[in-house]
Amino acid sequence: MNKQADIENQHPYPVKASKAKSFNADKTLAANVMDMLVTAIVKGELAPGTKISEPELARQYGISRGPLREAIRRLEGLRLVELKPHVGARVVQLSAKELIEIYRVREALEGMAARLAALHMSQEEIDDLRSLLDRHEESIVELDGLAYFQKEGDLDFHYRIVKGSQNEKMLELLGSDLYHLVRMYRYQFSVASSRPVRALKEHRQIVDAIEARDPELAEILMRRHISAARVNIEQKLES
Amino acid sequence: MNKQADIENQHPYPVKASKAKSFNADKTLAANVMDMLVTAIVKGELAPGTKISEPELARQYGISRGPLREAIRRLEGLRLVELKPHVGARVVQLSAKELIEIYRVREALEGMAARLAALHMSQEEIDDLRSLLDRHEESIVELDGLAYFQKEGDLDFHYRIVKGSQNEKMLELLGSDLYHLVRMYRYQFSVASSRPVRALKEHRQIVDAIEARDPELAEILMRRHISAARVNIEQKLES
DNA sequence: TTATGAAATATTGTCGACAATTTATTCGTC
DNA sequence: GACGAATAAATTGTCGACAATATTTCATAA
Repeated sequence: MNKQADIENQHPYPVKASKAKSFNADKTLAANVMDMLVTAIVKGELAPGTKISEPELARQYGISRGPLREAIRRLEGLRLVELKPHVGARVVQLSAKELIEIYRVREALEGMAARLAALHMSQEEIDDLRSLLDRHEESIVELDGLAYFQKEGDLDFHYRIVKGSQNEKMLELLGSDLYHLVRMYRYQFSVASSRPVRALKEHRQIVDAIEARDPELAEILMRRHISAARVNIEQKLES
Repeated sequence: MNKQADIENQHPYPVKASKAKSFNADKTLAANVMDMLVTAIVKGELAPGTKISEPELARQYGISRGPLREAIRRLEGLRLVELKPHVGARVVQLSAKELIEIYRVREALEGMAARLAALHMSQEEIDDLRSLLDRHEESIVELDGLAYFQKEGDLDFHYRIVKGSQNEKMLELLGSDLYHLVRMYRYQFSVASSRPVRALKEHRQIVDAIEARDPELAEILMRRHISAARVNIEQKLES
């Protein structure tokens, strides 16, 4: 259950109230610094490609290089930095190609997640999901279709499906490896889904399929949904 | 391209000539120790659930705790150890449930990989793949169907498909996160596929689909293949 | 001016020591 | 003898210093 808690803390949103620049006394120094670095990188405060200087960061955070180095090693595991021996760490730079690749992976994984969610999600979770989508709809109406909320709200929806699959491994892979990168990309390019109304409709269809306990359909719809998002991005990147 | 090399080194087999207990002078100490720990864990020399004692291991490898701790942090990223603050690291213990979960993930990811491989794999890679399967067949005949080779040979086949997808992210996820665990499980339970002849036939069908440039079929066949392996394991675990 | 190479500088890698926390042991009490 | 609290031991977390490697600077020569 400690594991459960860890995963919970790792997950990419709603990071309510935990974004303070201050240290959490419970956690270890390395863990604190790691959290700060994650948000700094995702939000672009540490720009992609930036060299991560150990002496500088250590001074900045007021800690020694030991814990900092451990934090950096963990960031490497999250694919947020790339490490070269005797040279140092750099913040990853998402190429268009890699971004597309991530969407292929998401299509496969989240398709399966939707399938499993149709089998395992509780009715309560489904109801919660519906009310989440209702809130999304309100946001869209308010903002007249611009749907800025999607930036994090969209991932919220997807995260719940993955959780509903009750497959911890999938949660680990998507939650800790991929979603950070997706969020990073979104901040970087300020992409708030350009098709919010359409996306919302697709979200509802997926929930319908899950509630109908139709795994086949749930998977197909989720794959089409993510595939459409990929195509959308591909088009944007070309122009 | 350094990245490419790293991935190459990380990949789970054929680890020819690199299993020596001796240090590689080029790499950093932490990297060397990390490699040794990976094989030690995968092969069961460090049994699942074992407490990883920093002082003991440091003495054993003749290094200080600094690099060792960094290596452990990276092992955490590979999900080979679990870390509790102020308590320490333990080698992960694969439950039956988690193993099944991994196969669900593989079904999704490798299905997609096969699809992409049908689009992107070169004819040369396909030919190599066929000769690999020929060698597998020989092994089966020699060993009269017992097919001990499958232990690592099977993963070799799957790895090549993933590589043929030309999707780096997929390679990262499968190669560094999942295959280590699969290998670990196989050593642990000494499972050499109990259906080698059948598996080989399925492998050939998949290659056929890839060569025919039929992504749909390639994906379906790969999914059925992995799904069958999962069911096979589920049955074994029940008894 | 540009190229080359050596010296100087800065950064990463490693180590041993100390502090903080957890785990094991001992002791006293019921 | 069993249980719980206090103490002792061991382990993890953090730090600062030094060694090894990479990068920059600068002088020299073409």
